[in-house]
Parts: sequence; C-alpha cells; structure tokens
Amino acid sequence: MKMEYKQHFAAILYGAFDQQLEEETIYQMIEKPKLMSHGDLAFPCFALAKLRRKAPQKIAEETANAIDDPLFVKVEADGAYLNVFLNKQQVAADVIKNVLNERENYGSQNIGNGGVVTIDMSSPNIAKPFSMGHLRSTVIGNSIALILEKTGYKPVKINHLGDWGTQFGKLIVAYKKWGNEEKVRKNTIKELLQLYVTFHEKVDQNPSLEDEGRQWFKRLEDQDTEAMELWKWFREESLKEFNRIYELLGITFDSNQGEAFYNDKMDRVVHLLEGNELLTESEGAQVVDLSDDEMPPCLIRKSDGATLYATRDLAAALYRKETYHFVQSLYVVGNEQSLHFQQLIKVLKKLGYDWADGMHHISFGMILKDGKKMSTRKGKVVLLEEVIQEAIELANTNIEQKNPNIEDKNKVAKSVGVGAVIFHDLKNHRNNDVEFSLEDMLRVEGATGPYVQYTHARASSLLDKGLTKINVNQPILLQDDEAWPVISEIMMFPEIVERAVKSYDPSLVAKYVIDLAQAFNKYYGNVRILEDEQQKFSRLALVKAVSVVLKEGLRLLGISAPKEM
RNA sequence: GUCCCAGUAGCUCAGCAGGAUAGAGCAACAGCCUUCUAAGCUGUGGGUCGCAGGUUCGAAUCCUGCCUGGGACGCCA
Repeated sequence: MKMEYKQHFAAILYGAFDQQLEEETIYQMIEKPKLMSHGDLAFPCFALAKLRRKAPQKIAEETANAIDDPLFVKVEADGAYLNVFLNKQQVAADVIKNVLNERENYGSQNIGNGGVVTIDMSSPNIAKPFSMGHLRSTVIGNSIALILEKTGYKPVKINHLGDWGTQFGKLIVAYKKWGNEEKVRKNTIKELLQLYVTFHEKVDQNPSLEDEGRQWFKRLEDQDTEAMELWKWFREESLKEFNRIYELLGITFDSNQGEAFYNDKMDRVVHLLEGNELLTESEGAQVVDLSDDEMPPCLIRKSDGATLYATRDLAAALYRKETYHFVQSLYVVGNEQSLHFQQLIKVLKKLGYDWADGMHHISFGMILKDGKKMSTRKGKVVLLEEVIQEAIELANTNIEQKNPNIEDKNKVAKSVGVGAVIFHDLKNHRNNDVEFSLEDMLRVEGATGPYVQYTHARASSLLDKGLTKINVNQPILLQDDEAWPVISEIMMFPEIVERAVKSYDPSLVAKYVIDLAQAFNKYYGNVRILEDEQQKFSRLALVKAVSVVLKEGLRLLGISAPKEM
C-alpha cells in the first residue's frame, strides 16, 4: 500500500526531473526525515547528481524553485536534500476522516486475494507442561494469523499437538516401573513430567531403558491395546490443562490434529519416496540423501522400521496441501529446528512439488535461563499458567488501587494481565533469544501492553466525556502543532500492516502501537482536549482516530482494549 | 570441524531495501496531580554501533576476515 502523499511527491519529481528516473525509483528513494525541521518528506539528490554530472546541491535548489503545489506548504533545498513540508491542516483532516470512515477496517488491504495460509503453531507436547517456548509459538502464530486475515488471506490455525513419538515409549516404561495411577490422575502433567525426569536420571545408569522405551513406542505404533490405552489417557488429561491456557489467552484453533493423526498416512510417504527412487539405506536406516544440496541426509525410517519426525511432517505437508490447498504454509517453530525445515522443503521439491516454495519456517528464539537453553529433561521449566495468573493478580491490584469503581473488574484485569504477557512476547523481533524474567513479563510501565491499553482507555474516557457525537461530515480543523506527530503516526499504520505481513513480524505492529501511544500521550499532556468549545470537535475527532487505531493494532497482536482500566 | 543466529547507552531492545545531528523503554537524578485516568507527562546525565579491512559522494546498515555468546549438525521432536 502506497502512501498517497509520497506517491504525489514522486509524481511531481518525476516531471521535474524530465523523467530521468523511474517514478517507482523516486518513490523508493523518498524518505521520511528524522528531524521535523527537515520537513515531512525528503529526496536526496546524490543519485541524480551522478546521472547529470551536476552538483547535488544545485539540483536540489533548482528543483525546489520549480515545484509549486497546493499540497506542499513549503519546498526547500537543504544541502543536497530536497525537503517538502505538507499542508498539515489539510493532511490532518484527510487522515482523520479516513480513519473515522473506515473504522476498524483502516489499514486493511487485499494482498492475499483470499489465499489460504496454514499455520502450524503452539504444538505443545502431551504429558509435558505448557512451557514458555510454546507460549511464543502460540502467541506469534496467532498474531500472524490476525495480520494475514487483515491483508486478505484466509489463515488456518493448526495446533499440531506433540502427541506421538518415542518419548511416549519412555513414558510408558517409566509409568509401568515407577508410576502410581492415583497420583497421575490427581495431578497429571506434574506427575508425568516427574516420571519423564526420573527416566532420564535412571537411563545414565541403565542404558537398556532406552531400548525398552523404543520397544514400547513400537508397540504403540502397532496399536497394542495396553500401550494405546495409556497413551489415550495421557493425551486427554493433558489437553484439559492446555485448554485452560488457551482460554486465558483467548486463542482458538481451526484444527487440533496432532502428530498421531498422521500415523496411517506415513506408508504413503515412504512409498512415494521409494517410487521416486529417493530412498537409500544408510547404517540400517532409510534416508533421503541431500548431499547434492550440502545438507545432511533426511531420516525417514529408523533401523527398527519406526518412522521419524521428518516422515510425519512430510505426511502432514501433503495432507495440508490436499485438504486446504494453501498458497502458503507456515511453521511457527523454534529456530533450533531450521535444518529440519530446510530438509523437509528440499525433499518435497525433490518429489516435484513446487508448492513447497510456499512453505516457510517462521522461526523464533529460545527462552533462556541464565543464558542457556531450558531443558525439560531436567525438569527446569516455568509454568505458563502460573505466570499468567500472577499477571492477572497484579492487574487486579492495580485496578483496586487506581480505579476501583469500573465495571467488569475481573474481565479488565484478565485483559490487562494477559495483555502484558502477550505484548512482552511480541514486542521484540521473534528471532531474538529472550532471557526469562518474570519481572519483565509483569511490567506495566513503559513500553508494555498495559501502557498501550491505558492510552486507549484514556482516549475512550475523553470520548465519553466529550459528549459530542462525531459527525464525519463536519469539517475538521486542527490548529495544534502538537497534533502533527500523532497524525503522522496514524498515517503510517497501513504501511506497518503491510510490512508486518510480508515479513511475518508482529513486533512491527507492537512497536508501532507503542509509538502511536507515546505520540498521543504527549499530545494529551500538552493540549486540553475538552476545554476549548471551538476546537473540541476537531480534537475529539483526532482522539477517536487514535483510539480506533490503537484498538485495531492491539487486536492484531491478540490483545483486547478495555474502555476503562 | 561445518552451517545458522546474535553482538548498538549500566540493563532490555529499535534503527540495518546505505543518507542529514544513532533513538526508545528500564534503571539513576530533578520536576509535574484542587483541572480530561500519574499504568501518564517534562527535563538531565549516559555511545570506540564487537574488532580490522573493503565497496561508496556517504556505512550501525552492504562485502570479507577475525573475536565473543548461543544454537543446529542419523536413528528425539
């Protein structure tokens, strides 16, 4: 989506430069000056200087004199830069009107043309606690889905549950050896985790446990009754716990088909690979050789005949393509698995499936503890549910202290607590590793979710008190200089959404919403919005526009915006 | 050993489709609530942009090498 003012400037320059540069090139070169004294849009003349063999300063000067347009209040040469100053009052009125007309659709655009995008996300492992790492996948995937939807795609959120694999063999062994039915029934995940940890402690002394685990997993794959029953039980109880968390986060899925769903779809993959003569034997296992692509081989079948992660993901990719006819298929999975996805895509390409080009690994950094990866095996995990509950508690305390008379206190506390946790996860680029810090997650001041929510609540309160019905057709005349940075931010929103969808990067939206809130809070601090009857309407129109964009921005992150807090 | 990611203020990070004087938040210090929600605002201090070369009129941004940290690298997912 192009900014219309930038486009306009580019068109004018195109003429002024005697069409020596493509209009599109000019558009790309136009920048937004950091300093207000440098105007609203700027064009550096260096490139043209080379082309014309003329001093850039001179070109800037000559062009400045040649331009005369009602949209520009001033055109100025400053060194080699051509700076233009927009007619702020007119632009402000246009921008606000635009937002008031489009409301929550402001910034929506059709990039996707209705194309389906599957998103493999969340995917917690059965019988293990829902960790901070799964939170990342859940929250990032959800936000990307919302951003995709806003830009004309049809997202399909798939919770690819980790409900299959050798670890269930290990777990069954551990349960049969040291487990206690009553204890597990009472406190499923905690007990199962403990069994898992015990298994790994004992395996050091008794390596044959590994083999036993593998055997039990094989029995599971062969539909052995005892194995299946234990597995089903573990699965159901675990799901109950996960659903409590999804409920808190306000996140739903379009599909809960986990790894086990693909059990009967694995043979087909193996046959397909055989039919294409891609399968070779190596050290007793069946692999796809990828040495031509300078990658290690992709393991398809273990020496005991059992399938692997890659086999399952191949089956899932085929199933998803055939079921959803996706144009893109995203995998929101930690960056330590990047090799796996490179191999996955490569194997599909070798099978002749060019649609695999639409598959993307949306990687994210790890949650570190003392600078190191957290390990489930040692039982060192932080329980997400407890963190969220604590955040909600804190929000509650704040409400009691600052604004105890509002309606729906519990609902608001939940929104703000969850908002803090989600925002904390999304505000930085997803590929950064993050050191786990409860203190940071619970923070509500500065660049946080609650800060943005608070700003929105302030705006809402003004609109309530202003009592003026906002009539879209009434002329808007903003005379405050302080309003301009706010307008300038509002103007950016569509471009931010576009960049966010193209780079699968919710943090752009999170940063944007902070910038807008900051700009608005400055305005709020400097201008009494409800005092001057003459200007009240125009100012409230700005406030309304801000509240619409803040709310929509937060929504794209999966965070709600209460009217009071 | 090979490959991937990161290194910017005391801390957490933006900026990296090259552009003007490198920005936020936190922490520290100093102010602002009888007036629209102080979860806020204003101000001060704080920088060899890991190091060394190269490309360019111009490099935190692009290229190469090195250093440091993290991760991945066949029967886990």
